[in-house]
This record gives sequence, C-alpha cells and structure tokens, in this order.
Amino acid sequence: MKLATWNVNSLAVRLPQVLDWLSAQQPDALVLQETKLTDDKFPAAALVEAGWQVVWHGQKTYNGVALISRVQATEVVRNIPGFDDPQARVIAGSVAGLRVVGGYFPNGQAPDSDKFVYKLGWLQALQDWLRQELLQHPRLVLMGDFNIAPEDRDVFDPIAWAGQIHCTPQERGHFQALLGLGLSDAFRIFEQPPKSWSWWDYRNLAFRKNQGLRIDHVLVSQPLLAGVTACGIDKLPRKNERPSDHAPVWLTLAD
DNA sequence: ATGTCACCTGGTAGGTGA
Repeated sequence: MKLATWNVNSLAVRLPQVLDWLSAQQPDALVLQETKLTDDKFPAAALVEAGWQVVWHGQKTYNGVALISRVQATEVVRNIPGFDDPQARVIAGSVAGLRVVGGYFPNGQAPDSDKFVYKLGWLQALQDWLRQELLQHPRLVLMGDFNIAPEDRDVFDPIAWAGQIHCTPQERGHFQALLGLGLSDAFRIFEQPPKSWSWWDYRNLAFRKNQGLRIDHVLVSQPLLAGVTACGIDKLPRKNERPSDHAPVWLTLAD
C-alpha cells in the first residue's frame, strides 16, 4: 500500500502534474495541500475520469485540501471538529482500513506575528482532536505540510534558521507532542541521505543549491509502525517546468 | 541579492502570502 502527501501550491496550475504523478505512482491515497480553489472550482471530473475518487475542502485564494484515493473515502471530516476555523486546512477520511488525516498546517509567518499565535492554537487543537481520533481509529496516518522542521538536520542552514519560523522551540514542541500521542515520523524510521528536504524556496536558486527544509511529513500510529516498508521524498516533480515549491513525500506499508 | 510564484483587486501595477 502506498500513501503520499503533496503541497501543490495551486491545483489549478498543478493538475496536470498531479495526474501524471498519480498515474506513475498509483498510490492508494494522496493528500493535497494549497489547492487554492473554492469547492465549486475543484477539478473533480478530471480526477474521476482518470479513475480516482476524491473529497475536498477549499476556500478562496488560500489553503484548501483534498484526499484522492483509488477507493472512495468514508467518514470524511473537514477541518478540526470543535475548532472554529475560517481556513480550510484539514481533510480526513477512512481508506482501505486506515484513517488518513491530511493537513495544511499554518505557516505562521514570523514568531512575533498574529499568524504565529494562530498557528500555535491550531496545533493545540489538532493535538487535542487527534488524541480522541486515535481512540476511534488506531490505524491512523497524519500527513501533510506541517510547516515545521522538527530538528536541525531538517534545515539546510540551522544556524541562520535558529528561532525562525518553522524552527522555533514552540513549533518543535508541538511536533514532539504529536509524536507523544504515539505517532512516529516515518521518514526517520529508515536511514536517509543527509540534506533531505521536502521544500525549497522558489527564490535564490534554492533547489539548484539544495537549500531547503523538511517540513512535509508522514506520521504513522503505533499499530502501523511495524508494517511500514519505506518512506521517501520524490524530488522529480520539483524538477518539472512550473514546479510546486514542495515535493511529494510517500510511504509504503505492507498489506 | 528581498534573486519566485500564485492570487487578488482593479487595472494595465501593487499588495499579500508563502
């Protein structure tokens, strides 16, 4: 079984690349972030035509998430239950015996900004919800654009980024709190090449210089841990014409 | 190098967010 997450930075622009990637990789589920489409503009027909099922949760201009799967997702949840959020950042559904939670975590902009306050509140609400969700659905995968680099080895220049957004102790504390729920960072189950990133700024020739961050993650619950067979970052789409600034992160599980 | 990209409003650019 294969699962993946990809921040596409506008599905209107990246739909052809998503269709190509689905065709090549044949995942059981792919969660998208930053679709940047209202629900009425979502390209469901094109995905269904290609043989996929999809549920989505969007808004105007910003954010927006989707869950694409070979089998129709059930028990679909949009946003964090009980957390009143005007921003479309979460979609969850049950696929092939797994609870799949896709999230576009707030960026936070800067540690002294209002957006950072929102980010921390959102992270707390996510944690509180997932604690309950794991009781209902022990076989759970949380994946998406976390906008958190968990450790210094996830940052191309940890000295320059120390205390900056994505790297603050508060954000990293929240990441650890998610692990404390019994989740594991699938990427770190395996030996990985050093300087593995999932995002490279469009500016500064960052991809060419491999100056990036690992901020897109796949976390698996304890009952799934022993069945994880591989996890990686697919840099190929980042080399496309008109790429997203993020690369897909994928996971394989024994059936 | 504050060097890009995507989207909005409202207009043939400027602002916002990432």
